[in-house]
Order: sequence, then structure tokens, then C-alpha cells
Amino acid sequence: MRGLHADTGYLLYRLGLRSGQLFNGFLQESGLRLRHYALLRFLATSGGALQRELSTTLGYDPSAIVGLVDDLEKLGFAERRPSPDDRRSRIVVLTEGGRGFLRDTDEAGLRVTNELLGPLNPAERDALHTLLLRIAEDGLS
Amino acid sequence: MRGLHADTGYLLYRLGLRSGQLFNGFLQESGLRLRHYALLRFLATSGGALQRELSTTLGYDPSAIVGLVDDLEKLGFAERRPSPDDRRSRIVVLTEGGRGFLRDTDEAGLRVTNELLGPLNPAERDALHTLLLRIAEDGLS
DNA sequence: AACAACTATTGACGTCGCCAATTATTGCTC
DNA sequence: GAGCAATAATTGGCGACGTCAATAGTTGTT
Repeated sequence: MRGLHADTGYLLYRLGLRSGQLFNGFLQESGLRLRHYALLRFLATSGGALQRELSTTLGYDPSAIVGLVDDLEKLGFAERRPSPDDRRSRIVVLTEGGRGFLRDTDEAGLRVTNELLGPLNPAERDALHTLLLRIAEDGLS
Repeated sequence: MRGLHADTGYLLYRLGLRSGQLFNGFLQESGLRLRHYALLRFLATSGGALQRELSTTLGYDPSAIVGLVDDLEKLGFAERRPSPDDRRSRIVVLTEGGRGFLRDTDEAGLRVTNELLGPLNPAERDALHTLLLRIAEDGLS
């Protein structure tokens, strides 16, 4: 009979939970959660996005995006702007406050990842990241 | 600025979600969820366990274990037996029905993992599993 | 005998993923 | 160009989940 951790899928599930907990722990003091952080980071790389794009890229339900952007607007980290081509859409952009927040927390985020990947040396971390990326690109985002 | 998937921790979080969804999808028809399946599989390897052991090993809250074992008892896949040494404890054991269920679904579980790890060849899957196991053993279960 | 520690259980709270419905707007098509 | 399907954002609801507090019963210790 196969053991509990004999299955890679189950391992991924459990480690994903643990990773989310660690991230949320470090974000706790700022009042944000992992979802907000992911959204901010994506905005930083894209320069601005429709909420629909955020939904498909981040994999969150459109209804979830609404609340997340609401929260970020309240904190002054992002804002909604009307889309010139399509009045149904809103373009979400990072504000200067949001950029500052990312700068301040970037190092802390790395610390969390370090804690998570504790027993792995740099080469192994690279290998793991590459493998996960391959899986992620197949069917995800 | 680091990209969205530049962080291994976030990748793990997202893939963990996806893995859980896949597993739950395949379990849907049986009325169970991933948590039940993990519990059954652990029982199969251990031969029987106190609920407290299940809680620490699987990482679920003790209160969650109660409901899971309730469900499995209703389906006749497991049962609670009094512990001879300690009347506070109950020993949860797999029934013949539970063993049969595991036999029937074992192959389907492998299919899910195959789907998840689609783009990886066997050697890569081994490497990934080994790396994840190393992380898991550090602080988890 | 009294008290701290532990097991299982119940209940509550907030978050999350998912789905349905609604409103405003756009694009298609006839 | 009038009618209609499709789309974007939003609201609300439902079940599952992680977490914590509280309780009853039991054990071990001192």
C-alpha cells in the first residue's frame, strides 16, 4: 500500500497550504493577504490591467477581484481608472504608495521563501523552481 | 521588479490549490474529499491510529478529524474502537470496506497525479518528488 | 485528594472557491 | 439600425476550510 507522502500531488497540496500560511503570516501586520500581494506584484510587472485580466492571470474568480481591488484602493496601493476603449472595463493601476509597499516588503517575502525552502541548497532551489514552473505553465495561468 | 511566478513559495501555493482541485474532482463521485482520502491512506499504512495522531500527522485540526471520521464511519470505511490503555482516546481503524475503496480508487489517484505532472518525464517527476519530500520533512508532519 | 495535562467533541468566525443573477456596455447580425 | 448574444464588473449565496475557544471525560502527578 502506498504511503501518505508517496503521492506527489498530495505533497504539492500540503506544501501549498504551508506556503500560503507562511506568506499570510508575514503579511498579517500590513492588513493584506497573499491574494492582495500577488495582485500588487502582477500590477507592478504589467503596469496596469483590466480586472478581467487579473482574474484569468491570477486564477481568482472575478467576484474575488472586486473585493481585492476595493481593499487595495482603500489603502491607497492601487486605483481604478476608466478604460478609454470600453466603458464596461476598469483599468487597475499601481499607485506610488503601492510601489513603495512592494519595495518595503520585497525583502520580507524573500525571507519567507527562504524559510520554506530551508533544507535546499541554491542549486536545488533552482531545480525545484524550474520544475514547478513547467507544471504551472501547463494549464495554469 | 520580480515577476508573478518568480517566487517559488507563491508557485507552490498556486500548484497546491490546483492539485487539491484535481483530487477533489476525481473523488467527487464517491462523496468523499481529499481530506478523507488522505486519512484513509494513512490508516492503511499505520493499521490504526488515535485521532490525535491523525491530527498531527495529517496537519488537520482535531475538530476537523471528528467530522472526517464521522463521514468515514457512515460510509463503513472506518470505525472507532475504544483504546484499551486510555479511555479518553479512540482508535480509528480501516474496515474491509475502506480497504476495498482504496483498492478501487488507487489507480484513479495515480491518473490525477499523472495529469498534474503532465509535462514532466519520469526522471523529472522523481526529482520533484524528492525535493518536495525534503521540504515537507522540515517542519511538516 | 486536588490539580494540571490531555482526548475528543462542539460551536463559532472569517476566508476561500464556486456559481447564479444583475447592470451596463459592446459587438454581431439580419 | 434594431434586436440580440456576449462581455465586464458587481453583488449575493453556499459549502468547504483553517483556526480558535470552550467543554466533558479521563489520566497522571504530587
